[in-house]
Amino acid sequence: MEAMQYNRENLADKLRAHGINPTHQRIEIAHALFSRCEHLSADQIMAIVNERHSETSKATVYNTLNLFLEKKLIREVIVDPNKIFYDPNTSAHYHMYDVESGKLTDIDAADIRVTGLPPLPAGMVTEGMDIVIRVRPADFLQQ
Amino acid sequence: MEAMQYNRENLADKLRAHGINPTHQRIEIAHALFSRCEHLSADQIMAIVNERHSETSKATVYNTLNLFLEKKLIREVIVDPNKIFYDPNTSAHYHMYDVESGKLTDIDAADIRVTGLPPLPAGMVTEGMDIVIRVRPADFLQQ
DNA sequence: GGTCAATATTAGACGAAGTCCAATTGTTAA
DNA sequence: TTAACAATTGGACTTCGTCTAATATTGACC
Repeated sequence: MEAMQYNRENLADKLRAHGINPTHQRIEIAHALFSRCEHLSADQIMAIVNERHSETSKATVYNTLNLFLEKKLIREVIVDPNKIFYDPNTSAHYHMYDVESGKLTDIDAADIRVTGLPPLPAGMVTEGMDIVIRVRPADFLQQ
Repeated sequence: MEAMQYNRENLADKLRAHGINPTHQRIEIAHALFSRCEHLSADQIMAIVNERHSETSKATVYNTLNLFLEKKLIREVIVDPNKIFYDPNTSAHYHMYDVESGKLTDIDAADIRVTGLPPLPAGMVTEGMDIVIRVRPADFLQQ
């Protein structure tokens, strides 16, 4: 994602542009995601937002993230059985997942071509294609 | 996967071939997965195994599935935030996921080419690449 | 067979992630 | 100010999965 500077004002505009009423908590949650351009889980986001002093509840964090998803402001990334990651980057891209550390990094989709995919079943439409490359440190003997 | 017939005897052999001591419960769990060639979740497997009369506990189902995973008898498929699917097909293949119904189907990897992938970071090795095509019924107006 | 050690299984307590609900608070507009 | 709606909240609850400590089963050796 481009090195865009996000502050509370342009985030409020961004929320409005997606049909989301920019409340204090929503702006803080958006700020947590967009200011650092990382993949965060719900509890990480809550920890960031409440770091200085309590600003939001667990229910609001989940409500808000689901609202953001629905309005396509963010995406969810499902690679870890334990938690969902929320991804502020909605441009076409895939992921590399370090199964050891849990670290998730983006792979730009621009250069990637996938050929030989079967046709979609009749009456179905694509929601999207996810590619995840699972990697681990090469240390030690492979088991 | 080939139309292979699995019975309790050759499943016991298959377990042994993967270094797994074939106990009664393990054979039943393997049978649930391999006889129908589907993607099942832990609770579905438990329901199948205990259908006629109680044969195994929740703890054993989870222990056994994790053992099977570790011994690479099966794979896990992470597409649904709520549950893990276990996949008896360990040959190279990808998945199509109907987000509406939760149905998961295999896509043979033989025909598929992916080009333009970035090099792996130094000191990392690939565990594998997952591709998931998310689809939904085309009904109604898209929202 | 019997005995011992190692391996499996189990019930149920526990934990983490996420949802739900009913009560409260905040906002808007007349 | 008040009515109506929207947003937030604490806390109970659900679901999926793990852990633990006790019991049962197995296998190897005599």
